[in-house]
Amino acid sequence: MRMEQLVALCKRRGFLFQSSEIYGGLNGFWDYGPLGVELKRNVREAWWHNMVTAHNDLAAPAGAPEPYAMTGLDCAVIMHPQVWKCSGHYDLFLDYFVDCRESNRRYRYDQIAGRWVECDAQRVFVTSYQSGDDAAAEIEQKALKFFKLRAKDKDRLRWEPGVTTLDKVGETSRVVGPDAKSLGTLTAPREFNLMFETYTGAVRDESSKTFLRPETAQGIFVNFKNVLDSTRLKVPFGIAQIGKSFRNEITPRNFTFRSREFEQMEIEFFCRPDSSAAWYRYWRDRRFRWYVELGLAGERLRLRDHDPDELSHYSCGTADIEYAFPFLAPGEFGELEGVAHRGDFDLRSHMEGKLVRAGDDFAVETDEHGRPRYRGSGKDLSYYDDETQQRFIPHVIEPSAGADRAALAFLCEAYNEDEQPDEKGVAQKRVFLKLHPRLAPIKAAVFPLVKKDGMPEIAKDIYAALKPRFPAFYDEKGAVGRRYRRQDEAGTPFCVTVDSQTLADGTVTIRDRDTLQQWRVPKDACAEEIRARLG
RNA sequence: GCGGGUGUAGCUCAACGGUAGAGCAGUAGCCUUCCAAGCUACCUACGAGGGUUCGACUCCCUUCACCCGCUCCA
Repeated sequence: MRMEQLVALCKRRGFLFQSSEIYGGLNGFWDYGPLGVELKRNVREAWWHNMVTAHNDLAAPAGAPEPYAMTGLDCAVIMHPQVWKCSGHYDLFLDYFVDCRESNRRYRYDQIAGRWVECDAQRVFVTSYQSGDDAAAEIEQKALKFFKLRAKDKDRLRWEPGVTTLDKVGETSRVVGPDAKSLGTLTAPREFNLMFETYTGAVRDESSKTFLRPETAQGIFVNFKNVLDSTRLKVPFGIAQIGKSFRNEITPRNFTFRSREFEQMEIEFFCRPDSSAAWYRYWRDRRFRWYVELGLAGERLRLRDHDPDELSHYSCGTADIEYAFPFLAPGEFGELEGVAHRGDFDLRSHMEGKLVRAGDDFAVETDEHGRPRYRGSGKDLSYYDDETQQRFIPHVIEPSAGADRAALAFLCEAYNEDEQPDEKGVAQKRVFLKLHPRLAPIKAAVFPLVKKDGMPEIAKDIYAALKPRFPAFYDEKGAVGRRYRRQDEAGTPFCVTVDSQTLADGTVTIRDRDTLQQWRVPKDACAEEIRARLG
């Protein structure tokens, strides 16, 4: 399947529209249309139902170390700015970049290594985008090349001591870029802040600056104590939240995959430190199965454990659930969900202040006066276990899923083409969305075979009986084959048709979207018949 | 943000410095007894803003969006 076909179908049938399309669109933002809003609601509801509503707090599900409780939360998008300073987003989401006019490459400003060198009365800063010894070696090579010297003439280079980074140099006119041959090809550094800023209250100054959340997780951490104090929950338990997050991505791309406004479905699961590894494995496998059960069953879905050097600064174990989206190169996968073992990093950060790694542990980051760089709340977020009479800071397992990415993956997987004979027996191409019935926007369509003989009246009664129970659609226009095909394209799993036999014995046909098979049921039983097949 | 490409109807594609056309889709009606049938009629477009010109969809500039590559990606 080519991605353009799916994008065209999504627009044609009302799954997804570009945001503000009549004004030319806005990069990185998307709107869900009449069918899309139902699909996405179904994704959210399947997640919330499976993770929270239907969870039995008293029994351990298969693979879980012990019984655990699940509850929910719905936090504000805008939170106290200190939340983002302590979480690390304020510093880490703020990057400086320089571009090279010669190589057309972009570099992190603080990651360009370089060294001053002088030759023939010309002093330049030669750089490399490598790090450590690789950088030193490359800088030496590049300096020789820049001054057009042979290796044996390297004594003519007068090096100043120490490799440093470009951000310590300040200006770029005497800098040789990492992939450039000439001088001064780098632009001035430009700031990229991945957090959207806004101002709270009528006065716009530094003190009123706030941020749209770049993830929903922090709202859960800062409410950890509130939930504990208001619910009598005991560790282990999880708090779920679904909500919008915002990241001012440099390059939104690939349909809705990387959007600037997106919806997350996150669980923060709090457990005893000594059992956190077992819980991490449980959630990794449990979340993977969720996608499989909703239809991402093939080779395009995979579970991938991160390499140790790939882990985030807080994490001691992360696995991605990934899907081979059609817009990616063959063999490449895009992240649907990350399941991370976050240790006690988050709760400690909001107690003590922003943490940085110190050996195997973390310590509060300090400023030049030795005080915390960003002060925490000072509130005690530890947990007292009545049974063991121990106090500890719970460890956190975080399964963090993208609702829009999941919806997109389900659409990609559902897109199918086959050939079915038309009324003359000639094979015709058919496009259909093989969505899991739980995800399908419309569960059933009701048709009179023809628009006469009292069939529309019976069909309308059936429609009226279905509609209060699940999304249904009525259509009496044109040939029935065309009506079937339209529903196939919308992913409707079942079509109910009133025909002449209905007039005689009160039965109707039910047609299956994937197999095209039909069977008869009494017309009063078709709501229950369909309900039973919705899963 | 850089380089390359593309913007005409809901979709796929034409044409032309001087009245924008087709197929499919859609709507209405007729017909139709199970898989995009037929007939009739109808609806709908030059991404946006400037400039050149008597006249611009066409030429030029700017901008926006999409695609590919780079870059980035908790």
